[in-house]
Parts: sequence; C-alpha cells; structure tokens
Amino acid sequence: MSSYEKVLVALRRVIRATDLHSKRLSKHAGLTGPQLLIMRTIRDLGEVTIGTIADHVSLSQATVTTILDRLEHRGLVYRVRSTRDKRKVHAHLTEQGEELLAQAPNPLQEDFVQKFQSLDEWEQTMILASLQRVANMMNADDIDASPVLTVGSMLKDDGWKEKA
Amino acid sequence: MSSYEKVLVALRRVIRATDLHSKRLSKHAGLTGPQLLIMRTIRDLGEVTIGTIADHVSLSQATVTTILDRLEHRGLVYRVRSTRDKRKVHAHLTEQGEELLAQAPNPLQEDFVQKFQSLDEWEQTMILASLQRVANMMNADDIDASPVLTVGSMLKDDGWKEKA
DNA sequence: ATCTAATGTTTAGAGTTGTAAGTATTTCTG
DNA sequence: CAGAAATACTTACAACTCTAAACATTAGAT
Repeated sequence: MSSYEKVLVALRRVIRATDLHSKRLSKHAGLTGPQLLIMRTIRDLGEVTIGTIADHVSLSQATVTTILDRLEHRGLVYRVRSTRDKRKVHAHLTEQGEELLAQAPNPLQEDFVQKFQSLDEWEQTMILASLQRVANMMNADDIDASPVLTVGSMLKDDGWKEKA
Repeated sequence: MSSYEKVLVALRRVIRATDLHSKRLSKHAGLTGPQLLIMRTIRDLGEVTIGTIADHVSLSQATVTTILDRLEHRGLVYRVRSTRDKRKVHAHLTEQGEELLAQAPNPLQEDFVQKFQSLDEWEQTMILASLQRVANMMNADDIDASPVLTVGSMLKDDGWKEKA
C-alpha cells in the first residue's frame, strides 16, 4: 500500500469523522456543522452577502443558499435584499438565531479541540501546516496562478491564496 | 483566530477539494470518488460482503448499499446472495465494470499524487502522520476503549484501532 | 423445537453538496 | 440610451451521507 493511498484512507476517515460529528450536532444542538459555521460567519461578519459567506466557509453559493433556506424557514435567519445593489442579499441572524448560536457547541468535536490544544505547540503547528499543505496541493489545479510550493517550506505559514 | 479554528478552515478546504474532485471525476470518467473507491475495493478483495466494503472505505453500510444500487443499475456491478449464509450479499464487478475501472483515473487528484510523491520522504511521513493523528483524535469518542494517545508520539506509526 | 438475540442488508427520510441553467440587476460600450 | 457583458443569487437536479427502522436469516438458550 503506497504512501499516498494511506493518505487517501486517512482522509476518508477524517471526512467521515467530521460528517458523523455534524450529524451528532444536529441531534443534540439542532444545528449541523455547516449550519453552525454559516451562522457564526453571519454573527462575526455582520452585514454579509451570500457570496461572502460562501467564500468564508468554503462552500458554493448554491449550497449556502439551500442551507439559508432551511435556517430562514426555521426563523433563525432572515434575508434582506440590498437597496444599493439589488442583486445583493444580506443575511442576518434573528434574535432566536443568536440565542441558539450562543448555546450551540463547537463545530468541531469538543473532544478533538481539547486534545488538540493539549498538544505541544510544535505539534499543533505541524498538524496545521500539514493540513494546509494538503489543501494547497489539492486546490492547486483550481488556482491558475498557483504559487510555487517550495519543498521543505512546510513549517512556514504559507496559508493559502486568498481569492482576489 | 485560534489555532484549532485554522484547523477547521483547513479541514473544510480539504473536504471541499475532495468533493470538487469527485464531481470532476464523475464528469470525465463517469464515476465519482466513492463509486471508484468501492469498485476498487471489490476488485482488490474479491468476494466481499457489503459490510466489508463499508469498513474498507469508511462509509456506512447504508451508504454503500445506495451506491451499489446505482452501480448495479448501470451494469457495472452485480450482487449475489450467499448460499452459505443467506444474510450475506456478495458484490462483484461485471466485465463492463472491470473495463471501466481499468481506464478510470485515481480517486485522488493526479496532481496531488504527483506533488505528494515529489516531497521528501520525511515530509510525506509527517503529513500522513498528521492526518492519521487528526483522524484518531476525531474518532476517539466513537471508540470506547480508545488507546491513550501519547503526546509526542507523532512520528511513530500509531495507525489506528482496527475494528475488532 | 421454539423463542430470543445477534448479524447482515435494505428502505425511508433528512441534510449537504456540487454544476448548470435561469432570473434579476448593474455596469460597460457604442 | 440600448444592447451586451458581468455580477449575484436562486432553482433544478443528481449524488453522497447518515441514523433509525424494517426485514430476513442465523445462532444460542431453555
């Protein structure tokens, strides 16, 4: 079994764990991971457009729309069409939404967060860098003028190309 | 922005990249990532049950069933109920399925594989270990008697608890 | 031998996700 | 200003994913 095949398996396990946690969240807190993430974005950024939300949470605009549909239907969020530019739509939390969000748990497993934070700093850095590196390598074909990823630059914070 | 929040973002990016690639695969090769993965498992393991497939690809049994439904409908796979134990169902590739699979590309971005393999060995090891570590930390609450994860044991191959 | 528990798969229902096409609005160009 | 191009969002559709419940079969217990 080649090394990258192991990466594939590890990836599937990570993705699955994330999904399972999302389902668990939805049962206990009434919000799934993506819903939670989107609401947090709205809270933190204030008067956001749908597109901005999509960028922030790494989802397509269409996906955010459908999730907002559900949230709006439940009275946790409302939309206002911008008067300045009527193409734009701004999302806001309702009072009920803010309350629910305030009580809601982390979008990541508490358990995971706790474990992660108890790691040595260098280890946290390494894990984060690895994940970002993987994300960059995977996204490379989406980004036309992708930066040259220097081998061995791992521990530098290379972040990733913010969409222009 | 705390360190684990960056992890969350990186994770979303990785998951999204995986998803996008799957959609792309489905367009070019006619098979999505999970379909491809399942078919490879059938090819490599021979006479497998649905449950075994599910374990191997880190998906629930129900998910594998629905994916097999689609594959069977397209004549790429067929099911045979075991005569020994009539609860069991074995999945096989049809000739057409084998052909398609032979031509199909990697379930992971070629580009990614290439980049990954061009990394220094220590870096590959580090990335793989990081991913496995994240997967382990996330899965911990699913596994009752989870092993104690020693801080700093990163580079040892701790794999993960194989289901008993 | 029968009832119960365990095992293996499928079905039902809900949520997330993407692409492509459709609609509305704004901006640019002649 | 009229038409074309760009921008922002929504709708339609297909796939994936899970849990819970239903179903069938086998294994174990009395």
